[in-house]
Amino acid sequence: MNSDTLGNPSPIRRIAHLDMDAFYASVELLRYPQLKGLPVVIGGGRSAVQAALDALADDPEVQASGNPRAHIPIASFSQLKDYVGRGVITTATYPARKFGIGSAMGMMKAAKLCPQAIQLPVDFEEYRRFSRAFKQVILDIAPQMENRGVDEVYIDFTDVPGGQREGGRVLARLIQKSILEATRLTCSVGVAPNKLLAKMASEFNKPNGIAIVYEQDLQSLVWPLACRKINGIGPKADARLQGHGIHTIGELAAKDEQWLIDHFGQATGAWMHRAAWGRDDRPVVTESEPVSMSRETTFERDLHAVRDRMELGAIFTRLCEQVASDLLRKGYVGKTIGVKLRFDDFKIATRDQTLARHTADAQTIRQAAGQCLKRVPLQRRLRLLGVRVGSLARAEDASQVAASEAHEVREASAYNSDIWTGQLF
DNA sequence: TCTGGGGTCCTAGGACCC
DNA sequence: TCTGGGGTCCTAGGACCC
Repeated sequence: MNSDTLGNPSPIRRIAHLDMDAFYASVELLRYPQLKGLPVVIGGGRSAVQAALDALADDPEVQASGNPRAHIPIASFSQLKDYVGRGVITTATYPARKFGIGSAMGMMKAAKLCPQAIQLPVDFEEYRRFSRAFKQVILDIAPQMENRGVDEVYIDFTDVPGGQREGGRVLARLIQKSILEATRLTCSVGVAPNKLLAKMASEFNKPNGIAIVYEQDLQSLVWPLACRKINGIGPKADARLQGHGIHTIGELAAKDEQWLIDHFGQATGAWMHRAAWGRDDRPVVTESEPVSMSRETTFERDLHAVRDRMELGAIFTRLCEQVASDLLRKGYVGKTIGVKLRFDDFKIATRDQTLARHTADAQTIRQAAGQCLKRVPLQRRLRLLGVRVGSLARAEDASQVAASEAHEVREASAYNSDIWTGQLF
């Protein structure tokens, strides 16, 4: 082991991956403790919950309790069998999973499996509040944190006090305890020499678990796992690997690097080989800038480009306004405007167009997105429509010049007619 | 009544420039 | 005339992740 001039051992790289346990469901159960132990699914928008909450608005005792939601009678919640429309399950509680319900499952299919399951609408605002809370707890203890979405982070333990003790277990326990105290939520932590192994390790002892992995644990703990457990190997790559008789990470590691490159390409092949051998030197990235912002929506029924053009036009305008307001609120402008369509056969088409200048203006975005739409063949009915703005820059960097120029662009194109509504801008 | 929404990154071809 | 590269930007699609 290396040491500094005082003879202290230099720290070994220790990276943690922290994953909140059944995050959305756990947050909902804090608000609705009466649902504990019942099959509950979260997904879709509509639900009787708001009406039930409103019905309690006049009850002073309930309002004084601090959490009126806890007083909603179980019979007042929506059940899956009452759900109408499209949408998928975002999360299912453990009792619901026993019926075979899982995330990404269609609501209608889930309703057949467990019609009596209670259905709650997704409340991203609330999940984001809890997300900010648990991340702040971590930052106060270990400042080198990388965001990986609403319920996951990587943390660099290497130079944090306690981060080396028992391979990181001491610090992991402290963080778990602090998060539980601040949010009443549990999480699972994996600590390993790098992000790749830490991510796998955090799954080992779920829920509320800690797993410590060292380099020398590769053969015993990692090689028996399915290739799919490698973050970055999805269903397609896994199927191809299986086609070659490779099922476990150990079998992948046994393959010659050149063989993998020959079959999966230079970059992917070499990466697969490194991953199977537990090698990963990606740093923990504490700050990053967004690349794109988008809004998309799946219609309640498939829409016809001509017959439903008024409806489509209204939705299209709303999406552009939403993206524009997202950009404005977060302080970004974008240069590449694009549309995304999903047809009734689930095929996806995208078109984009790069403007001369950055913009966050709804009408400029709609104008450019409308041009993109004109390049898509619209024979089939549409299931989904999306609007995307990419090549982002911070609004202050692009300065006010962009705003005034965007206005000129809008003026210049003021009399172009729109593909669906013929509206003038 | 199968199959959401918001992202990132990679690849590959063509245009265009040097 | 024939044959050459590299580099960057743009566009479309696709895999993957949470």
